[in-house]
Amino acid sequence: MAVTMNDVARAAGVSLKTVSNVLNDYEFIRPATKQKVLDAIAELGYEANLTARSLRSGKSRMLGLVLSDLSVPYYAELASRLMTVASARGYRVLVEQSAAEEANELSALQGTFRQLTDGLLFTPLTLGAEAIAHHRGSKPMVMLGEHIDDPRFDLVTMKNVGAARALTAHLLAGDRRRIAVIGASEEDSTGSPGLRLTGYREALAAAGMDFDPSLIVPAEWRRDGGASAVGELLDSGADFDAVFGLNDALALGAMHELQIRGVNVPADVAVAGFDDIDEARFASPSLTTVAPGMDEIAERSIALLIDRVEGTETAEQGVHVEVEFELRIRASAP
Amino acid sequence: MAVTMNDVARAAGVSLKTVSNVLNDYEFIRPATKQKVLDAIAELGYEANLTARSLRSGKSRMLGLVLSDLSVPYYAELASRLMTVASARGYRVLVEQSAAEEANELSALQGTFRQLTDGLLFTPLTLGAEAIAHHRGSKPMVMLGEHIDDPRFDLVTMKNVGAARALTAHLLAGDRRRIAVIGASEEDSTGSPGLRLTGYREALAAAGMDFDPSLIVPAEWRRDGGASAVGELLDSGADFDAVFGLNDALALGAMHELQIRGVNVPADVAVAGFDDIDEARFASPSLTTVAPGMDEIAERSIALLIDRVEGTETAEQGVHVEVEFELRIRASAP
DNA sequence: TCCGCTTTCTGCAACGATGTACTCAGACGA
DNA sequence: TCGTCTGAGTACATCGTTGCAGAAAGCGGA
Repeated sequence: MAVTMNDVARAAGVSLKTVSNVLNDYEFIRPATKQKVLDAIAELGYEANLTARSLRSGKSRMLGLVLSDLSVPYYAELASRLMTVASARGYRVLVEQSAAEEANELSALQGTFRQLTDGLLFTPLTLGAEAIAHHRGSKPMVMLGEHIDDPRFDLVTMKNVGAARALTAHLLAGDRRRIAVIGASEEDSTGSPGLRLTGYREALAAAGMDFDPSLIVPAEWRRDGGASAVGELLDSGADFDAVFGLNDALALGAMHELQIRGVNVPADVAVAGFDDIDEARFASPSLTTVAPGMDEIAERSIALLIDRVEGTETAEQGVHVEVEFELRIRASAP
Repeated sequence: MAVTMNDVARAAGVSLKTVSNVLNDYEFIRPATKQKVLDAIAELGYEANLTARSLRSGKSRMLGLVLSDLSVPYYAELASRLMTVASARGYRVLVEQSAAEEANELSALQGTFRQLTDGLLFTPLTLGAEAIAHHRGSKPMVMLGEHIDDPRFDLVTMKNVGAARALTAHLLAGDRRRIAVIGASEEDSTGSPGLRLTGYREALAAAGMDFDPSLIVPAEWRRDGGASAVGELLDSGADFDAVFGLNDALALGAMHELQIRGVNVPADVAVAGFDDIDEARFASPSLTTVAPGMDEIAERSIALLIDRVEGTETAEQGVHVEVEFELRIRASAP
C-alpha cells in the first residue's frame, strides 16, 4: 500500500489535518511543526493521492483537449506545445479525438471526459455555436483555432483572414495571376476554410482581379486530399499558375502530385500552404506558408483557460484573442 | 450539483447500494427493480462520478503513455492509434512527454503520473533496464518500440534488425555500393539505432561487402538532424550513393538537404527511411521506407496492457511480441 | 482579573462511489 | 415442523483527502 497522510501524521506526531495544512500552505503553522511534517514526508516518500484530492476538492488539475485527430501534424504540434505550457503551470492535458464526428464532439463536451477535467480546450469541427452553448455545461471552456465568433465563448485564434490575404498578396506580387485554392468550396464563409477563402478574395479584390469560382476546389484537409484535388484540376485542363492549399497538408499533397505529373514547382506552378508545420521547411522544394503563431496560441489559450479555472479571469463576456502571424517565404513560391 | 447515486436511489425507491449493484451488473436483482433503477438513471441523466469510483476501486481506466515528444510524427501517429484502440475497450490514454530526459522518464515511471493510470506504455530513451526494474512500481507496464530486451518486462516491438537488413538488401540489389547511415554511431548495438545498424551490417556481410565506419553519421532523430548530417557528409567529400536514414524524419531531412545542394535523388543518391509515416508517401520524391506494422503494435500493446491490468494475462515472465514489417519501395530508392 | 483576539493545532464530516456483512423472506428437504 | 439454504436487498464502513468548526494557549488592554 502507498503511504497516506495518516502515516505521515503519525510519523511526525501531529494530526492528519496539520499535514494537510502544511501541504496546502496554510498560514498559521509554526516553522518547527512544518519542518517535522516535511521531514516525515521526505522520509516516508509520501505523495498525495490525486484521486482523493480531486474527489474532495472537485479539481483535477487536468485540462481536456478535443481535436479531430492527433496524427494530423498541426494538431500534434499544437498538442505538444499545449502540454508543455500546461505542465509549467502544474496542469496535465488529456486528449480526446473526435474524428470530426458530431457524436464524439458532443460526448466530449458533456460526458465523463468533461468530468475528469477542470476545463476544456475545444476545436469544434461539426458543432455549431448554438449546439455548443446548449451543451457546454458550467466548467470553463476555451475555443481553439476555429473561428466560432460568438461573444458567449472564450476564443484564441489566428488571423485567418489577414494571413490568407497577405499570402495571396505575396503570390500576386510574384506575378501569379490564376491562383487555385484547395480545401474550400465557393460558398464557404465561416470556419477556417471560409475565413481563409475570404482573405484570398479580399487580396484579389485589392489587386483589382476577378474571382474565378472554377479555381476553388473542395478537399479533405489531408495530404491525399490535396493530391487528388490538384489531380482533378490538372485533369480538367484548368489554367492556373499557383496553388494555395488552405493548410500545409493540402499544399504538400498538391505539390507532390504536381511533381509526379511533371509540373515544375515553382517555375510552372507556385505552391503555398498555411500552418508552417515542421515538415513544410523540409519539403522539396521547401513550402511557402504562414506561421499562425502556434507558440502564442498555446500560451494564450492555456493561460486563459487556467485563469478561468482558478477564477483569476473574470470577464463576463467571452474573451477573444487573435494572435499575430508571419509569412514564411520559401522556395515553393518565392 | 451533479446527480449522484443517492439521488437515483431516492428516485427509484431503493437503497444506494442497489443502484451500485445495478451499475456493476450484480447477478441477483429482480428485473423489476433493475428497471426501476434504470428508469431513474435515464430520467435524472445520472452519470457515474469517475473520480469517486476511482478512489474507491483503485482503478481509473486510464492508461499512461510516455514518449519523448508528441510533435514527432511517428509518435503522433502511434499515439493516435493507441488512443483509438484503447477507447474501443473503454480506456483512455493520458500522454506524458519526456523530452528524452532522464528525470522526466523517471518521474513518469514513479510519480503522480503513475498514480493516475492503471498501466503504462513506456518508450524509454534514456533509462536502462536496471533503472526501470528498480523504479517500475507494481502496476503493469508494457515497453514500446525500444528493444530493452529483458525478460522482466513485457515488450511490443518491431523487427528492427530484420527490417533494416531487408531495406539495406534492397538498396544493395539496386546496385548501391556505398550506403551512408544517418542516426547512429559505429559502436551502437542496442536500442533502435543499434538494432537497425546491426541489420545494416548483416546485410552488408551477407553481400560480402565491407563495413565502412566513415559512412556512419550520428544525428538527432529529427528532420534537421538528417539535413545537417548529410551536409557534413557532402562537405567532407565522402563517397556515397545511398543514404539510409534510421527513421523517416532523418531520411526526409537528408533528402531535402541533398536536393538543395543539387544532388539528384535517386539518380545520384538513393534515400531510404524507416517508419512509413504518412508524410513519406507524399514527399518528393516519395520515400522508400519500412512500415513497421504500427497498427499491429498499437493493437497488441493495448491488448497486452489491458489484459495485465484486468488480470487476464498471467504469464510470469515478460511477454515479448514482435510485429511483422513490410518494405515500401517508392521513388527515392526504387 | 477578566475579556477578547490571534495563533496554532485538532476532530469530525463530507466528497461519491464500492466491499463486506448483515437481514429478511420464501423455498426446500429431512 | 424445523433448520438450512438461496435470492434480493440494505446498512455501514471505507478509499485519502479537504472544509468547517472548535479548542487550547498566549498575549495585550481595561
